[in-house]
Amino acid sequence: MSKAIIQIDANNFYASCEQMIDPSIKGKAIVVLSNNDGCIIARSSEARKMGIPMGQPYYKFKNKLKQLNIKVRSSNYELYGDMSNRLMELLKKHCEELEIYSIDEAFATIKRPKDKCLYHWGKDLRALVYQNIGIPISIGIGETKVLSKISNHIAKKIHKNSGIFDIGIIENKDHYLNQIKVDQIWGVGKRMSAWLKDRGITNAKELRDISSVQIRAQYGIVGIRIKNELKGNSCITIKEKPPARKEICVSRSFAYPIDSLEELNQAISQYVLIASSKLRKHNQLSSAITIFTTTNIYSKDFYKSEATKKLKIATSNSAIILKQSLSLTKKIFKPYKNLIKAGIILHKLQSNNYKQNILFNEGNRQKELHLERLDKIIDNINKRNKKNTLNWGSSIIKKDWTPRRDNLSYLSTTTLESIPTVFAN
DNA sequence: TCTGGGGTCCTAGGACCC
DNA sequence: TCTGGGGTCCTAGGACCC
Repeated sequence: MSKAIIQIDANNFYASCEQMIDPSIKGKAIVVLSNNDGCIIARSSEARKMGIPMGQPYYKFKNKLKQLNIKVRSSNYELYGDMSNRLMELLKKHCEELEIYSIDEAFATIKRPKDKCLYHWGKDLRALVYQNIGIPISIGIGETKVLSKISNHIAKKIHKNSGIFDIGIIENKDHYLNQIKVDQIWGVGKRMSAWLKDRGITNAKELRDISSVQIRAQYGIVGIRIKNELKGNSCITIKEKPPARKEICVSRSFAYPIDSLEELNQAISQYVLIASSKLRKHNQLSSAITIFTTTNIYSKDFYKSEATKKLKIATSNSAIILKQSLSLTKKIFKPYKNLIKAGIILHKLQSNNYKQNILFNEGNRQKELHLERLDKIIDNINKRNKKNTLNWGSSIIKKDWTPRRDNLSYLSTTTLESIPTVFAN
């Protein structure tokens, strides 16, 4: 019996979450903004129908949104993260394998029944998710990941929100693949689609039938994989267990440009603490730190700078990472530059289970144990209470460069106070 | 004035070794 | 004048994803 690959995603996930938690905007046109209220990153279907585009800077559409009475929300990742966990837990119960691919997307597998029809299974799953989580999902089914993505696209765009499509039971797929433009295929980006178009290849059927020699010469194994997946030969496997992180990056844009080392130090300190606590949460250690900062990428005298430090001994300790990071910050800082963004990347991550306990004399070992205990205490307090209850001195924020979140709803599924009140008449 | 943030994979080329 | 060849490891950067 053959195995079908399923791709499930939540429709307009961030917008749907906001509508779920605030009944007053249910069924209304809303948009959600990126960090720092920079770009429009999600729209409810109502807002999309009104012609609001995706990924555009907010300031360009501020007036239009007001005129059309479209509600605006700053992003609330705590809410989306919690909703995502609930969704994935539910999906796990109803699929065989499940790969959590992103905050709002999963791949899964399921055996095809004797009559080959998965429509009723999918329909029931959609209803169950809507009933339990309160957000709509779409389901695409096919023989491979790329085909299941295409199925999902057909469910949404070609079959006008039917919610489910199964390309796996269609023998001759040409009719559908002909309608999929190359830049809509998973794995084909700007560069590759331009290259393909130059060679007269404009849709998924033509890419499936491209000469292997030609695609391999230009795109190697990556190109061949996409071609094979379109043919129905699975090359990209389902990964149930998330592979260990290879790097952790924490970066933010500032509300206003900064130009002093003091402010940059504050920002970096804050990001260091977030990054190192993530590291500890995943039980990992890092042995290389990169600190970077940039001015506005759209300005004439764009300036960016970064510096990396390799550590002799991998660590997850906030104090050690902070000390190294601040000395790197000093290196990359240049006066009279209007910095609008900075960040830290921790790389060369390794599991804490194989920590190297050498090179310490007894005094250092004692000191290290103290630092580890301190991290644990801070992590626990911040976990139990609100984030940033406890922090380090250098990260205390005096000035107002912290990212804008002017339109935050302050509603959440994780604090009791913000559970919506429902009045029954 | 105002343009997000966090990832992975692959490849080419340099450094180094025998 | 003539200056090997093959292997591994690492890194930076490109391309792509949500």
